Amino acid sequence: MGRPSDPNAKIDLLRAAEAEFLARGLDHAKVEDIAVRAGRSKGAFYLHFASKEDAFRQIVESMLARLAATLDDGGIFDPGGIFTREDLGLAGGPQVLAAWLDKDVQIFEFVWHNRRVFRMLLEGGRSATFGYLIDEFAERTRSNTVRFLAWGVRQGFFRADLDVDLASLVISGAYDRVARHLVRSDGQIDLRPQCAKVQRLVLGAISSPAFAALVDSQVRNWNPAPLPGIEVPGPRRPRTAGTRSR
Amino acid sequence: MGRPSDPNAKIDLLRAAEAEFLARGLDHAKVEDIAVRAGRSKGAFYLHFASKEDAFRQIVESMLARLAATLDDGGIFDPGGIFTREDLGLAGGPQVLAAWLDKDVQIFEFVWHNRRVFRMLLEGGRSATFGYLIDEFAERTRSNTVRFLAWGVRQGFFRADLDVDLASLVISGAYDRVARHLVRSDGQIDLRPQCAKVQRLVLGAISSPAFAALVDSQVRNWNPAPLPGIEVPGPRRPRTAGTRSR
DNA sequence: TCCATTGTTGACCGCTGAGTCAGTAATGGG
DNA sequence: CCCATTACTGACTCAGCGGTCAACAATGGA
Repeated sequence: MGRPSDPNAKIDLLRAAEAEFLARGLDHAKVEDIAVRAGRSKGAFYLHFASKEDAFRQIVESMLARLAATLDDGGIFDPGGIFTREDLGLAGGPQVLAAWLDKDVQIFEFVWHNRRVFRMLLEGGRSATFGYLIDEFAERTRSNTVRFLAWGVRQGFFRADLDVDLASLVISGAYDRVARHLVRSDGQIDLRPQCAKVQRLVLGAISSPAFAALVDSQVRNWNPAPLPGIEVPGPRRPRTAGTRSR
Repeated sequence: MGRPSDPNAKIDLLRAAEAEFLARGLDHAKVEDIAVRAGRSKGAFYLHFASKEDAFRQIVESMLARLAATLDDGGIFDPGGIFTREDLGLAGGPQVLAAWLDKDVQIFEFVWHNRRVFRMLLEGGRSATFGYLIDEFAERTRSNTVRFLAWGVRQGFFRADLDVDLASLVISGAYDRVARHLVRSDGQIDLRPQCAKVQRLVLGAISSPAFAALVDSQVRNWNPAPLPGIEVPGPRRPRTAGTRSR
């Protein structure tokens, strides 16, 4: 059978490549350095990857595949999911908010677990060759937001005079920045309360007066078991140690 | 006196460099190509710039210098400016909103006029060497937002329970994304109504109930000469052709 | 017109680093 | 133990490109 290959070789090389890409950027990272960091030789690198760019692509694509799997799991955006139903009255709001919050938490948890790759992509992947990946992802997020907002306006959840295009920029930009911050933070963060706060900010920006009143009254009536997804404002509740800069 | 230098040489080279950096990115742009595009020789390039990176730095720094001048002009953030006064009651709100909107319009107009350089920086400057410039600018914007939010909370304009750190991420991220979109759009846009819409979204997210009520009543009372900075909602007003994707 | 001075050119140099490949090491089967 | 087979090594090649400089061009003053 011949000499068996070291089963760790490729993993070691991928890890090392990730670290070098993060530190130097795709263009300035040297294959030699990646190999040394992985404790292998340059030749070993080329046994597993056709080129430096190929290694980068493999890292990012495997992460994106897992992200897609995470997003499809649950499938609330799918036909039959809650965000495609057109028959919800305002009363359906609480369920919508809960589903929205769950999805946010799910995505941010994924981002947190893959923060090394995300940082590499965002900071080390500043290459003209692959920068389009980030833009493409941003654009996809935004078009999802457009769909969601238009749907929410039809349902009466959001202001009828909402400029959906502009609001989608504002909201997706907001989430984007929060995610970028999350990716850089080190300590463990309780994501759900943070997501709920973001949701509350966004809701304040876009919700229709009727929906805002409903949410407000529901929160008050349902104490002390508040509707999931709506944080109870008030000084008694201890502030969660949030995502703070430095 | 000897041969006089071509006065257009440096400008031509800067323009060409800008275009090449945008098209290929700093790392992949070739000095040769820049020179050819400018109708000059490679040697001429090195008469004006110490290196490729030096040219990039000169383009960005001259733009940043003009931006700083624009921001300082007016100086509402300076001591004595409206955003440093601690004695404004809620009644001072309209002035604050007007000043805020003016500043936004001013900045977005600058971004629009310098959109070529901004695009170059955002899209072509994806280099590990200069990427920090973007992050630094984002961080500065955010810390300004933190100061502004904390001040507004003290003044009673914004919700007392606002998580200033998180909200600053959300808001600066929102503005960032709007600016990035603006930079890519081609046609002329009437910036003030767009800025007013963004302001209204942000206000909805963060303003205190008392302030929101005040703003709302003022808008209603002051018709048909609305308070600058507050757009009158209503179906009669024609929708401005917004910033639309593709 | 001639020359000193300064501007401009582009062939050339040298370095860096991606990618190769002849040689060596490790393994399992016979 | 030997050999076929596959894994792995790292010195080497070489293309590409940043940066240089000897030669040449343009100009104004004497």
